[in-house]
Amino acid sequence: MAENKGSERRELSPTIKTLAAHTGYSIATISKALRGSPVVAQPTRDAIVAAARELGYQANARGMALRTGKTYRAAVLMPITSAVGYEWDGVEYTQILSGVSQALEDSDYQLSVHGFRSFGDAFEIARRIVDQSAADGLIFSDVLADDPRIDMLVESGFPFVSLGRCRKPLVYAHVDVDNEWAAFTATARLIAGGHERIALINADRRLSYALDRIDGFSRAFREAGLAASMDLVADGDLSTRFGRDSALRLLGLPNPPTALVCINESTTLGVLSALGSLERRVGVDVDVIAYDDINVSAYFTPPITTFYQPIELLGRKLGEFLLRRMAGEDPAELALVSRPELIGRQPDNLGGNRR
Amino acid sequence: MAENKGSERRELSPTIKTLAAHTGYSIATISKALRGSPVVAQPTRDAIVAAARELGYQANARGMALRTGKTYRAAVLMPITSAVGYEWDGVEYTQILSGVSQALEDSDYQLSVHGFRSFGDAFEIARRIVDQSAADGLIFSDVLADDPRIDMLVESGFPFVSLGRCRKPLVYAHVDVDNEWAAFTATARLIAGGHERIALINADRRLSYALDRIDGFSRAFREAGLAASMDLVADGDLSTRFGRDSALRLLGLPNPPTALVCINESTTLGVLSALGSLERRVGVDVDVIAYDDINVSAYFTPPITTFYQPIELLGRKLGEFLLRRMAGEDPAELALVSRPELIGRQPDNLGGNRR
DNA sequence: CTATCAGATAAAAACGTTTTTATTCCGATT
DNA sequence: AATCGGAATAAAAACGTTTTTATCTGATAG
Repeated sequence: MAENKGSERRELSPTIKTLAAHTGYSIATISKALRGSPVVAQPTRDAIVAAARELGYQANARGMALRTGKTYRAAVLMPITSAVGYEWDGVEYTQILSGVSQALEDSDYQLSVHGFRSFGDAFEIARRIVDQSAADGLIFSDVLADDPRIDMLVESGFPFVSLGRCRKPLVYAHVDVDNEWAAFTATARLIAGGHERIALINADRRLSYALDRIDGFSRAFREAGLAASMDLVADGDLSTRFGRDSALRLLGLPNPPTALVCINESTTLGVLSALGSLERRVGVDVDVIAYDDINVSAYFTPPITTFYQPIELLGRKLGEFLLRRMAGEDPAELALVSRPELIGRQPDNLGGNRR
Repeated sequence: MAENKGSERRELSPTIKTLAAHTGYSIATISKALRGSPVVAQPTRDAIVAAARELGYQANARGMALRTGKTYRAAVLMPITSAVGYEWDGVEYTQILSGVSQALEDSDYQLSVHGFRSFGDAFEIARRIVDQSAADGLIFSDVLADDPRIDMLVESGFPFVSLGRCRKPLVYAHVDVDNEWAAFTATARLIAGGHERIALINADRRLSYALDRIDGFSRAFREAGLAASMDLVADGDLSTRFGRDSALRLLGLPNPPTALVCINESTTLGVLSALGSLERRVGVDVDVIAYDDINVSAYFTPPITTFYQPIELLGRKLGEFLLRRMAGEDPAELALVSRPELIGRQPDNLGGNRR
């Protein structure tokens, strides 16, 4: 009977008490030794560490969490859409999560994912995480020009890193792509190729990066001394359907574009689909430059010129910055704005047989 | 000074003790009242619930976790690849996570994501989750024909749901697609269209569903009284590059395929890219049938025939099943094998101008 | 009129840590 | 020889719950 109980005991994972009984030290000493406190003598520490290893001791996360108030979680806000036909939507999140996951790999933090359906939803979830301290840090993207999450988080001092920047002059950790520059460069390349009617398939104008891209788009025209074709800026969701519908509409205009700049690969695929239906050929009848979110543009037929965004790397940076921020580092030190690499796969100019 | 302390107090979120002081009941009664224990008198319960609402009381998850041993987390194992050029890899995980997230929305469970790099890695992570009870339940995909995770989890009684089935006759909760049937149907359709040399762009043969597809592929030939073109089965990862390389190789054979069945949209895009390079046209020179993982096949040029897998719905089922399993439901009751819907976008037969 | 019982609530213990405070021991200083 | 100081460790408290056990109050049965 007693033996039975003893062997049952054995099954349960060892706690700090087991270790105390086993080594003869008190639980306080055990805890300090394992946490690396300098007050415990070296031989003692060695003995305790050895015993911990021998018994396969693993600190109970729940006990630690209760005592320290930490959760050892990093939360990521992920957009979800259940609408049929929008399956590509948010596809790049696999990459982001993968990057963040890698960054957290060697830390004590686990990744928790919270789906949101709307901007308002995202704010509520962020607030709940802060209020209930459901996580020790937060990562999110889809930053609005005036994003209430950033105000709230900065004010509360809660550690976070955003993928994207809002338009307020606040100090916070962030990772971003230089969207203004990229849109400028893409547009300028097309203008240099002889295009004057250029369409921009853009995201929702509430999003900070959508505005950045409009800025770059306009600047390219301005610096070339041309009037920007603002009537050819379409904004909507990032779906393939939106890309297709926009291209069909724009190319049907009386004064249609001769080139298109696309927000991401999902919309690009839609645009290419539209061009196929209209029997127009990329590189011959019309030029397309796109952002590369999952790096498949090289396989489009024909391959098209893109800005390569190393999104998984950005994800890794997000994770790394969050770890450092949670460790108390100054957010002013934690900023990265990367310039995507232009990969020219087409000449993107008006060839001899056009116009 | 005392006033200051009082106002500080106010900031802290109320605990069960605050509620006790506020209502005059003991913490035990508070806890029971809020958990719905029948021993507490109705008026008492009402008063306590009212006070909880008034003070905005939210049970502290860490306290609950420590006491109950539960974590209120559902873990998902997600494959990650950091190799450049494999960015589409695992793209459907956005859909799965989105579905699971939706299923957990109204529960007390949070979603935690664990990236793995290899099958061995996935097993180790699963084991750690069980050993340290880092979660209350587990979801994973990429099931192997002989998957050690399933053996381990079944033996330990840990709640889990797999996306896919292994080939052992074990009882466990799962969601799957009828891959044998789908491969059979695709192949039979092509055979009916006059094809005899059919390629199968397949996944790693250790994966259970890769075997299922080979089974269905072979059966279609067998039932048509033909010899299966087993020499045209390619297996590899699910990348676009693999699709492209395989198609180039197969179509360069002395006795090349006249049709291809593709494992997913990523490989399909690669196959289409290869066909473009070779100047062969889908529906004219060669036919392609594919699995639809993110529903963009309709936008390929030309659109191709696919099996539509409602993957987000499967994700939702995974979440729902896990909740029920964690609530103690019999795993034998928790099984779903869905037949994907064939969406014919091409005739998929040998037209007059071929052969 | 007392013992019993049930119903309601309170008290206490427990979950596994970390952190603050207390104790012990020993060598050095007065 | 008594005291001090510091190093090492132990003890105790605390984090916020849930659950087991105890107490109290009336009512009912003997």
